[in-house]
Amino acid sequence: MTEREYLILIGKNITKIRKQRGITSKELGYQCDMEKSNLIPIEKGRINTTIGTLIKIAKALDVDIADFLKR
Amino acid sequence: MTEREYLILIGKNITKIRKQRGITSKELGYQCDMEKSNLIPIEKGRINTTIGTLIKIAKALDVDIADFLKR
DNA sequence: TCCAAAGGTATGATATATCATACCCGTTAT
DNA sequence: ATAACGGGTATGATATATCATACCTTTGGA
Repeated sequence: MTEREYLILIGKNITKIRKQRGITSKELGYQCDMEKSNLIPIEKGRINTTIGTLIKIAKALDVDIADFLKR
Repeated sequence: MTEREYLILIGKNITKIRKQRGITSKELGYQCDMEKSNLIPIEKGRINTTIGTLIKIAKALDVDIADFLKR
């Protein structure tokens, strides 16, 4: 599994969980204190984001980071 | 669990697995194609590193990224 | 018809991760 | 005694993640 594939997997999992929560990217960005201009590319797997950012997203979605790695 | 605590946990897990493999930080850095001036602070939890870097380390240690998150 | 909401992209500025290198300190072997 | 090794830090340069903002497109409702 390449780095790009990993990032895409993580992004898809974030999107999936966010939609399960019924919230928009804007709202998630607000809850994570981050811009959608950063959040959306993360969900698309275009940005090699940091652990700290994943932690913020995981907290906002009330899941564990490990959930973002599941296939 | 705070971000700092997460980073420290990840760093400790990396160090632990690296020592189980019996390799030095310099060797791991070489296998990951990264400098020890970056690797050691990551093992210490001082740097908010990226997913891409964790992937490189995980590959070099032949483990899954999720193993770095275990307590 | 139109307007607001949602997803998405573009761009310049700022913050920070990483590189490259040099150096310090303990320990261990010679 | 000292040289080599392992861990660790310091620093300036470079790459890139994130911010802040503006803009586009599509879709759904008034």
